[in-house]
Amino acid sequence: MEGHLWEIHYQFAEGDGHVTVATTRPETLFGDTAVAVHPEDPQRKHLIGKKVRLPLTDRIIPIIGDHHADPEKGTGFVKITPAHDPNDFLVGQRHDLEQVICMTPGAIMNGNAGTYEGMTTAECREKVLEDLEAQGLLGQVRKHVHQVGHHDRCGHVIEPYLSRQWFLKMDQLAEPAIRAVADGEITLFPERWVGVYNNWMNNIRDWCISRQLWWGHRIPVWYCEECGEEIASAQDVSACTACGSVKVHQDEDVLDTWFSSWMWTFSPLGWPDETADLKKYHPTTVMVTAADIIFFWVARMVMASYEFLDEKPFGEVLFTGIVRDEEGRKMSKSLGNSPDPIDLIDKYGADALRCSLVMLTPTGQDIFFSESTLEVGRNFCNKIFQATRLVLGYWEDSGLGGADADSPQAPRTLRLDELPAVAGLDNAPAAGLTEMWRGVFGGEPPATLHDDDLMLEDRWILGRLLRTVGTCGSNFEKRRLNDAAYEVFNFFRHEFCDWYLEAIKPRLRDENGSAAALIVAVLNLGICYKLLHPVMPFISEELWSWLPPSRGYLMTSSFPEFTGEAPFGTEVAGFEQVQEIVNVARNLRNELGVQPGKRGRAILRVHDETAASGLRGQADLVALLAKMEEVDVVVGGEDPSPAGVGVAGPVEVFLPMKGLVDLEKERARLEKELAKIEGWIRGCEAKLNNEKFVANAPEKVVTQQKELLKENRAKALQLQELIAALG
RNA sequence: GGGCGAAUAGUUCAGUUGGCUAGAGCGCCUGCUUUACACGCAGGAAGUCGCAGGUUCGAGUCCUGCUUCGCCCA
Repeated sequence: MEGHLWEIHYQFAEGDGHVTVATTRPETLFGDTAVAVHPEDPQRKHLIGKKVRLPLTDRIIPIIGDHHADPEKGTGFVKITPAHDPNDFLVGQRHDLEQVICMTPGAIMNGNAGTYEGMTTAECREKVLEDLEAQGLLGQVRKHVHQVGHHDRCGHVIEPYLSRQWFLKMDQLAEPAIRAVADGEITLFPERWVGVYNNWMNNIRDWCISRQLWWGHRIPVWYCEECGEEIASAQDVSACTACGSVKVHQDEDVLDTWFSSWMWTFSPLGWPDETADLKKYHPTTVMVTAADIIFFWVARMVMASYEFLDEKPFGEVLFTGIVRDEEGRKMSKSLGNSPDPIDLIDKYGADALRCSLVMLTPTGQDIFFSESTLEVGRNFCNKIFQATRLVLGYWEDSGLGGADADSPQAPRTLRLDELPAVAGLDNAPAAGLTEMWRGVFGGEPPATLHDDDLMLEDRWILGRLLRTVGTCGSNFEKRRLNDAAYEVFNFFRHEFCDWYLEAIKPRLRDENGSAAALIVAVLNLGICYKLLHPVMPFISEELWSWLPPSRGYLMTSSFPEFTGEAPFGTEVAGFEQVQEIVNVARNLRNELGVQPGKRGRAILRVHDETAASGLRGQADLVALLAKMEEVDVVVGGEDPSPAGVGVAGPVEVFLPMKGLVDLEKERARLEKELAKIEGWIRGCEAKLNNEKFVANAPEKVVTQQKELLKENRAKALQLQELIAALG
């Protein structure tokens, strides 16, 4: 706020001269009980111990030395008003100063202001300045921006005012709370808050519980107007316990709101009665909150619970980030910068709001919120819906039917790694898949499956699915909720939709041959809904009910768990090679400017018959995903020319292009790639030639480097040959 | 004044035990109405990891100092 800084001269009590103080509130001088200078201020410290005359009064006050006075600020002298300034109050305590209150609770000057009694602070200020001026005691006046408190809404200045306050003694309360966290009874996530918590607990101050508000529980203290007795009582007091007088009145203040909130974990459960709810639900497992109330609430709940129930209130505290506005400000009613969640839900959807926020909030870190970030979640929700629609459309065509009401319910736990047939997926895929189906849906798959029915892509997606169940779960364990959500997000979008669903489309269109693909797809959907349920409860529940084999509610069904090695390592590697080839082919098409409508032909060249026969089995898949008319696999031989060419591991990919290939452009492209590979080779060689690296680095890292070097050398050789072949 | 956090692509942020030439979303550029999805798909460009030292075979990551910003406590 803008105000003025007035200089006022305080004359020495004895002899000539004066000191000059600067103040923003001259009317408070009637409460002054000292003038302070910094104890090491070379120019002024010799004055400590002298006395000055308080202007407009007949009072004499001392000059004291205190660090609160800043030699650089104002005049170097500061008036001390213990009853009307919090800092001055502390100075007063240090120097045992008198506390003179010079106004009423209604901010009207009182008897201590002498002839100014009865004026408002504003009237008083005007008159005081006038009178000081007349007496020649007023110095310079400057404009000044200050931080005097004022009311948010009406702008009224809030004057500090010394009054009786009640405090709660805290040191014994802190002891069990400190011990609980030190012993691991209660854990805090992220862990760094432990330091903050301990720092506060170890330096705990008594808790001021008096609040000057209009409503709330009144402080349970009565004062006797006859003898001055203070009576604390849970029951209303009508007569003084000391002198029997009926002239008693209750403290006007109310209890701090947190004084009831600290009992939150048990008071709603019926405490102090020993209710069944209290027995069942206390202590609870996780307290989720933001760290800005770690002291106000979390620490005090721990104290209250140990004090009143002699047990912890919860086993774990999970601190979330705080959602701030785009400029990083906390959302607040007075700023009006918080969006209405209902509006956001209308616009984007409840699940979109929830899962966007979970995905975008790094563990325990604040986020700057802008509405557009919700698009991530909205788009993902749509993606899930669309994928489901696709699969269920074909399911209907296939006539596989729905759940059989008489078949067994799915078990309430789904520890996938403990199912023996899942562990044996590599050797008996159909049996393992059937067992997974029972675990997820109960009942039997709607078609009898044989191992041969499961194609490369089926085994790949099941391997990736189980890996995702594992990484999602371990991130939940580590309370990395955003990573847990992202695991499923990435799997669903970039593996299940982008690759698996594309790969099985031809099978889905074949009504008689679609069963295995549909069963794998629906199993994937079911497990993904379960994994996503914590972050998108509504859509997952709804779509779950759409799955023909599902029964009951998702929210009461099992949450899948999987630890350990994901199955189908060989098939996963096999499919990844397909992906690499497809990527190279797509890349070539794009860079060579092949018209999208033109399907064309690709030639995959390998160096031995074993590799070729494996690859021939995947030629159709490559053709499908790379949008090629036909894909041929050859062993060795001349380079097809003219052709665009790329390298995918041990496989060379040629796209013959009658007259369409610009040889120079093609050469430039290959050379650019070769340069990149050679960079990698140099990096590996530098490391491996470094004796200290080989000696000190872990075995695993060294081997990794060797393999990388080998791979890249082979790739470089291929590229060099291809460049040479261009002529 | 004390404590904590942040600084990485245009932007918002990941990067967990120090180990590939640092990744993602949004934005940007190119191409595509491909029988689930343009709220989509395929491809691409884009970074002196705040600055300066140190430890190490190796540092975005560990240590020290500095700068800037934010939060909490007083």
